[in-house]
Amino acid sequence: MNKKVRARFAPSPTGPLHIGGLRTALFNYLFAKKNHGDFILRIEDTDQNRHVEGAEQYIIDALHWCGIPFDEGPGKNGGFGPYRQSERTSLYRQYAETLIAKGKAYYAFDTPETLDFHRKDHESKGKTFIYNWHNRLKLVNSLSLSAKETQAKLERGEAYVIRFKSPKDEKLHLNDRIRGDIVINTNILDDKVLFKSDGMPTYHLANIVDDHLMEITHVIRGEEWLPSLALHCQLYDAFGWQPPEFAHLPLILKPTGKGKLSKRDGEKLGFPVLPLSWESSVGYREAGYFPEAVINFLALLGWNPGTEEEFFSLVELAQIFDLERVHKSGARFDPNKTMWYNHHYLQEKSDGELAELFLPMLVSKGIAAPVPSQAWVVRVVALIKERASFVSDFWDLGDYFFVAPATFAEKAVKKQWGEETPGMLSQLASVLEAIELFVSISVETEVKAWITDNEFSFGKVMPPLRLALVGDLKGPHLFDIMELIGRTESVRRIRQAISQLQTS
RNA sequence: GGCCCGUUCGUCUAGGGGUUAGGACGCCAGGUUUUCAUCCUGGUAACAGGGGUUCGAUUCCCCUACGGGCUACCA
Repeated sequence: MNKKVRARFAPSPTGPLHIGGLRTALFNYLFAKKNHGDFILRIEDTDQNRHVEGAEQYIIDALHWCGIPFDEGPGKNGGFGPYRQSERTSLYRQYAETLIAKGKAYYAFDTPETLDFHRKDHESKGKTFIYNWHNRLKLVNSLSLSAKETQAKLERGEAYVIRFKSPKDEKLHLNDRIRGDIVINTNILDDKVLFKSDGMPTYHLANIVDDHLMEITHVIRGEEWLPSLALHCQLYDAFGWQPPEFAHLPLILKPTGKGKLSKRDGEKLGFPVLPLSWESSVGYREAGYFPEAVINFLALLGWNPGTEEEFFSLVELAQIFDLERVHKSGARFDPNKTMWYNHHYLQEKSDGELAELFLPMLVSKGIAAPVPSQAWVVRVVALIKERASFVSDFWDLGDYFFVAPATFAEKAVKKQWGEETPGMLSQLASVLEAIELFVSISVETEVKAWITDNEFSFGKVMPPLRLALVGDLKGPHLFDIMELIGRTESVRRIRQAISQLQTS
């Protein structure tokens, strides 16, 4: 009796997937896995005009990057393929005709121009043009025409669409797993086009037919589809098929301002909205986000487990995901929190892994192949990673490990570089040269002893020293830095700073 | 405009007829670090408004306001 759960993500390849779509995919995946079911990817490319080259591959790459594998989809047949609607076109016409035979649909011959005229005309009068029971007999279709006339038009090859015959005076009770019961009066519904004059089905027909044929048990999609639910349910009914369960996800809204998140927001506000880069838009991957962070953030946007836990891996999510805990209202997207998640996941990476990611950046900065060695870079990473949210922060956080400071932070110099500084530092340089083992702890011991012995104050020595070595009052434990850059370089930088910052 | 869906700190959210309305991000302060950041501690801050129902409503119902979606031979 219990059918295997089959959930699907059915994007249209009209461009890159953005994080709203990605979350829909994620929720479908999580729901399927939670229920030991299958996750299917179906490409809904029935609109040839809007087809964008590379979009399908983008969707697949994005899912792959996020670690959301599909059990069935293009290139992975599970017995329900093909998974591209453009490869299933021969299927749909017969279903549309079945509906006509059942009296649930009809041929319509109105030209787009006529319909457009009606719409504009109504609009100018402050009304809305709806093609349905109240006016369908005044329009050109197989309901207003005689059977003979209809037949003649079809035989003449006149362009036609097939429309669903929406009933009059019915109250539809729809059910949504997230929203509960929704009651709709069919009188305001229009006779949606199911089959287009170009020989392709519309989304509505193809979607229902494919979901049925692919034995989809749960349709989890964005809230923008809620208004179509009435049509879809009627379609299942008209075919005599058992409908799947529906769940409409709340939308992801712009961080500020009105409306749902769009691709443009990212460029305007300076954060990614795409998983991967697409043309001029930077993706999360390229911006240095880890997929774990993106998944974690997305999962908690519109859903939560009801605990105070915030960190979840994909595997954990797939164990606890629950449709009943999905929110009803839209959620504003917060780039800040994504960054915080990335900081967290970055800390969880090993120093070696991070160093590996940092290497290309060093090369681009003109730092010749691992100086002095990759192991050394790993040690640098260990010192700076805790203050980074992205691998790309590493350079700004630790450039002084690789190149001596060329300039010194002006404000800091003003405050910390006194008249007595050059003398002290030059003495310190000699102390450093005399230290036997130049490692952090012994340098620290020696330097501190020297300060105490000479009755200098730490506040007069340490800040200028940091300034000399780093170029600014920032960075990790100073003696750790000295150990890493080494005795020679430390001394060199001190002398360089003295000559450069000569107080006149 | 019409139809549908929604409304707890600035944001993501927990909660739910009687709670000091909890957590997280952000922000602010203190501590640690003789630096900066991290980190730790603390603080700031919310039940949209009005009517009911009720001994009691943020929680249930209605209305209003506001927000969102849809209103194509696009998905």
